[in-house]
Amino acid sequence: MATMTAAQRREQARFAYDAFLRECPTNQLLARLSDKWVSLVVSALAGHEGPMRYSDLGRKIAGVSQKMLTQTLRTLERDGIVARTVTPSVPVRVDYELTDLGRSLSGLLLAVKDWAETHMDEVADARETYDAAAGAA
Amino acid sequence: MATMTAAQRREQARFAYDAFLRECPTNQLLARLSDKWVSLVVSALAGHEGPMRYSDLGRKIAGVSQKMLTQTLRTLERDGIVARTVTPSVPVRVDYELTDLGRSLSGLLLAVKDWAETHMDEVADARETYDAAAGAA
DNA sequence: CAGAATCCTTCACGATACTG
DNA sequence: CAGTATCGTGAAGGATTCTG
Repeated sequence: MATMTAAQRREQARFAYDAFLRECPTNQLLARLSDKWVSLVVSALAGHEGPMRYSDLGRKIAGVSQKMLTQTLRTLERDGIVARTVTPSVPVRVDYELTDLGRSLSGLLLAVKDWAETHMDEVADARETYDAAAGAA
Repeated sequence: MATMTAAQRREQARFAYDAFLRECPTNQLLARLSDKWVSLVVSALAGHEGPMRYSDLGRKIAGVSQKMLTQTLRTLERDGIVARTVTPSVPVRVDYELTDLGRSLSGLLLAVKDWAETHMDEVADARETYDAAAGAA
């Protein structure tokens, strides 16, 4: 529309930009990876030789509900990070393993997990200091 | 109690174990780090020379509400990951920067963010393939 | 400028029950 | 065994208003 004012055009551009940021695929993907269960599932698969069965994952992660486990596995499968293999025996057997793409990611997530374990004490100390200072006020 | 059945004992053990896992400090810390806003705030601070003001962060992250920004900064400060400096001028000026502990973490989170940007296309392809297969059923 | 406080909605998640 | 379907709730998070 040639009848659009400069202000209108600017407004539209700003709106489109905001929408773009909110729906920015990269941000969405980052949000996906920034998920407690994603970290744990990928870590579990990475720290295990060969594929793992659904129930193995449930046991290893312990604390996950089957709903969240299934949901997480589905999105990871859809994103090409884990591979799902069904063996139509009786009873059914389903195995999960990391894809190449998943393995390229697992190292990074494991590093974060290791950091959490390594620096737990320092964080705990920082919290004590912080809380003490707040309480003294 | 010797009168406890095997099922009861198993139930009790499971309950205690779950409680332990839920309150496991390391898992809690991992859950903290596995937060969308934490990734973005730490990345923003890491990708910038020197400290950043509150409003700078709000602008750079774009999409964060001030509530979440404040909340995230507070917990990161409490955990000793960012340092908060107040300059009592008029108007007030508040600067945030990573601590040494924060810098030891930022590299890992940036790596995850970079991974998301680098492999966005592959993930998008995987999704298309997955959805196409599902639709064909 | 840098928050604190409040309200209100949405939805993520857990518990439960059922199926091939 | 490996899920799917449904329901209820608690909490996360956005919008808004007020303050030092």
